[in-house]
Amino acid sequence: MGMGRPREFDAEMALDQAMEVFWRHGYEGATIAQLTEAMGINPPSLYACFGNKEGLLKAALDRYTKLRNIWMDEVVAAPTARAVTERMLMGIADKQTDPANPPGCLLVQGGIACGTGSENVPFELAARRAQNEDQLRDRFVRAKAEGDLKPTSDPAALARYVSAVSVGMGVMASSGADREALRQVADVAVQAIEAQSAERT
Amino acid sequence: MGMGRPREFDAEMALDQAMEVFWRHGYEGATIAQLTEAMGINPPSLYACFGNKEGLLKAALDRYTKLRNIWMDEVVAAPTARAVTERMLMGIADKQTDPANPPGCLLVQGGIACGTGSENVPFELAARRAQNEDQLRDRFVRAKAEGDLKPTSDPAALARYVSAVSVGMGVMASSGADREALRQVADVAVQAIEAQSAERT
DNA sequence: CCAGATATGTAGTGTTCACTACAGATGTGG
DNA sequence: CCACATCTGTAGTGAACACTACATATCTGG
Repeated sequence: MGMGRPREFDAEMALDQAMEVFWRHGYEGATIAQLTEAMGINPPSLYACFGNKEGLLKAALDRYTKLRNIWMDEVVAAPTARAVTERMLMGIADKQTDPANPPGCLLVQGGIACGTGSENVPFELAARRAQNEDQLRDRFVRAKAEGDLKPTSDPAALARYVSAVSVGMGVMASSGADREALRQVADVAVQAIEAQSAERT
Repeated sequence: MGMGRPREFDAEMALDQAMEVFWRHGYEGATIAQLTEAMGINPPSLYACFGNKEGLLKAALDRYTKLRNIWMDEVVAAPTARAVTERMLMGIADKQTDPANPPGCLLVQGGIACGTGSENVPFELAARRAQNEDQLRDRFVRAKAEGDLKPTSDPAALARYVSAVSVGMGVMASSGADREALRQVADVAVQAIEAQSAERT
């Protein structure tokens, strides 16, 4: 028995294009027609490869978070909680205003509120944002153990805080804030972590 | 000439219901059928009164911001930049987890990214968020003039920061964060403003 | 009580949506 | 070169969408 006709498009390149459409228009705002045109394929190819629209979104999210996780590993490699926060938020200011991508963050732009039948989408995005928050929390737990953060500080709360600032910056970027404006936000935000850092001796 | 048959429903009560639908499902996720059912009216009444779906959203946003501005006036009446920030963020933690409303903030849940034909909606929301930010900035300008904030601090950047944290908290609330979690975020966030406050003498 | 004006309820309108049937194309294993 | 499996393009499918035509109902001014 044969193995069938081979796929004529590259799934990852197609996903990159789909990602951009979801990023710019959100899950509900993106239409199959827009997606297939951006991906350079026809609807049957899309459905054969990704199942349905939500399957395509999940595949795009997987690709997005995969790239993002590589970057997050570099972020948490910074030596202190303060340096981690600064590297993360400054990086986000740059990434979210990178003209190579739509402004903001796919994990927010993708869909914060959805209509009946797509209730699952906001959960899917939230779950992936939570992954970053968990990674950050683990890093802050370590910082506390190392005496980098004060003994009274709450790593989970700090991680939630940094995550909230990231999301807020993303929304601002999507509504036109420029890089400098986001860097200023990051700069202020870092000071809260600074306040939770132990005094240098 | 007569004045015509009077409207049989209360426009403000209907708007409150529409507001909740937009809040929960977003602009694109909300259907006319859901809206009319929640408002207790039929489509022709909706269109006669509000023009179209976007007109209804704008009316709902007007009502939302009107109520919110009353509260913001109380917020900026706090005596210091730190107190203003604390009052605002703690209030937001409470409001965004108030079971009387959908979680989060209408100005975010309403629609951060939209499809072709609704590109105007995200701008509309952003403009209204910017109003709050401006009010906060003006308050911080005053705080700086009063010597409450350091002479080196940037009121616009601080206002943008507090606004970003608010938005981030809203997204978290909409994805299930509880009141205590948001209060912890607010508590950390306030420390950045604290760091920009002049020393007490 | 009549004429003009506006609101309401029923029952649609055309359009767009996510998704797919089907036929032809292109590969592999025997 | 043939049986089989998978992909691709064309051309749709039914459903859901925002929105509305129209007849009827209810008001005011004269």
